[in-house]
Amino acid sequence: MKKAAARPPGRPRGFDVDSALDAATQVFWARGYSDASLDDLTAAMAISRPSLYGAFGDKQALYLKCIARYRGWVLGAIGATLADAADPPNALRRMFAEAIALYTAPAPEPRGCLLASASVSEAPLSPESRESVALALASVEAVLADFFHRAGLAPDGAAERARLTATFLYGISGRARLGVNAQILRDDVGRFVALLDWGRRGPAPIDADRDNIA
Amino acid sequence: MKKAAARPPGRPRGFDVDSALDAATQVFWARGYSDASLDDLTAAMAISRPSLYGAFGDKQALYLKCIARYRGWVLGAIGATLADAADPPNALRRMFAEAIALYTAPAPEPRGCLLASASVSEAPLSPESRESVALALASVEAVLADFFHRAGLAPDGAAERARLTATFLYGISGRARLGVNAQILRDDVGRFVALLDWGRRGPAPIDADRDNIA
DNA sequence: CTTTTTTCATACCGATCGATACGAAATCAT
DNA sequence: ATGATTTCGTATCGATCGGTATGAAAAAAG
Repeated sequence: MKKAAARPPGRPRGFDVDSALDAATQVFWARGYSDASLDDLTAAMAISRPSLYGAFGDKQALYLKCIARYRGWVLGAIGATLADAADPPNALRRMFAEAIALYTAPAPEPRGCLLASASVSEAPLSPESRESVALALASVEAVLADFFHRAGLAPDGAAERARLTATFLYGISGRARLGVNAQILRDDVGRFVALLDWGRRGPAPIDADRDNIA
Repeated sequence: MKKAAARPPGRPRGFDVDSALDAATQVFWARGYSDASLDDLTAAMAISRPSLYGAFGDKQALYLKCIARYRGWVLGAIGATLADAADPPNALRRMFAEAIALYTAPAPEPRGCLLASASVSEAPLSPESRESVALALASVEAVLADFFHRAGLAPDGAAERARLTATFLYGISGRARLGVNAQILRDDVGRFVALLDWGRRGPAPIDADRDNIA
């Protein structure tokens, strides 16, 4: 039906847009925004500078496209793994295991999470970048909250566990980028999942002296 | 005894080294390594380029000095707060509260943890940078393990809680840099501390289906 | 064919990067 | 005083940065 829309006039593009975006994502992921030069990007994407600008706009626009693409990919992967509601704790562990495998894959350096890196290197960028990353984080939390809710927790308790889990995942990502062994990360995940109390339908109990914080 | 060693020959330095390092740390903290230009640094440090190079070496050496200085400062602060063993959960919460206050202080943007930022922006740097940051993370975990051990946990359990807590702190830092409200972060800390079981002297219990991960 | 439209390759732009050469200024030693 | 030594201000270096002008190449339309 809506196939390739025949072919538009003019010289056809000599590269695949999605593949080029994937290659650019790898560069940004490994080197961060500022350290990814246009030479690095065009070399990895195997296109010329004018092609890059014609297809994606400037460097920041390309970066935002990579972020959005990565966000969608991650959300899909997390959602798919957490869809199995038969054994919630095990589903959560599998989600973490997949994330750890992604974060520690040698490429050639451990990378952590692209969104975590983006949250640091967006310093010189526009507020759009921060909003894009914050949106991704909020989306992950939403997927997790839905998961915990389906696992039997009340909305409040589910939202709390979602934030805790997202925070922990963020920490796992950072330690992965620092080179922490994947097995250690998996062990930590096991302890974390074990510590979450899945039975309660409300918020977890709070110590009496909690108000001493402030 | 070992006072200021009289005064060395030559023109005396016109600025305070520690103050300059503090100013440089602020710049690196806010902008990351690559985005902190020498103009930014010299402007914040109120010194000229040759003075910077004469006193600290090149940009990377200055960065490593800032990292080491920050690491020592953080370790001291964490150690001091966790020294109070009267009420371990409360001491841990105070430590987190201080960290959150540091991470979310407007300056003018929320900054998170310098070490977390460093773990991302050390891409173009030498392995020295990664080792310095990894050392800092290990030191934090060591301080936390000692704290949990003093709180009554067995060495294994203490080390596990230390890794979990360090990971969670890392995650808090990242969310802080993304602009998450400090009160939400404090609430999450409250839940996290409540979830840790302080009574047990051994490792936390693990679900039976743990081996399904691999 | 010619015309039109889009992509692509080369070469280049001004700006900014990290780093330094040079000499004046400031202090100690004599 | 003079010389030695170190710091500091200015001015600048070559390299690299992100971004672009120009024209050839490749397709559809006439």
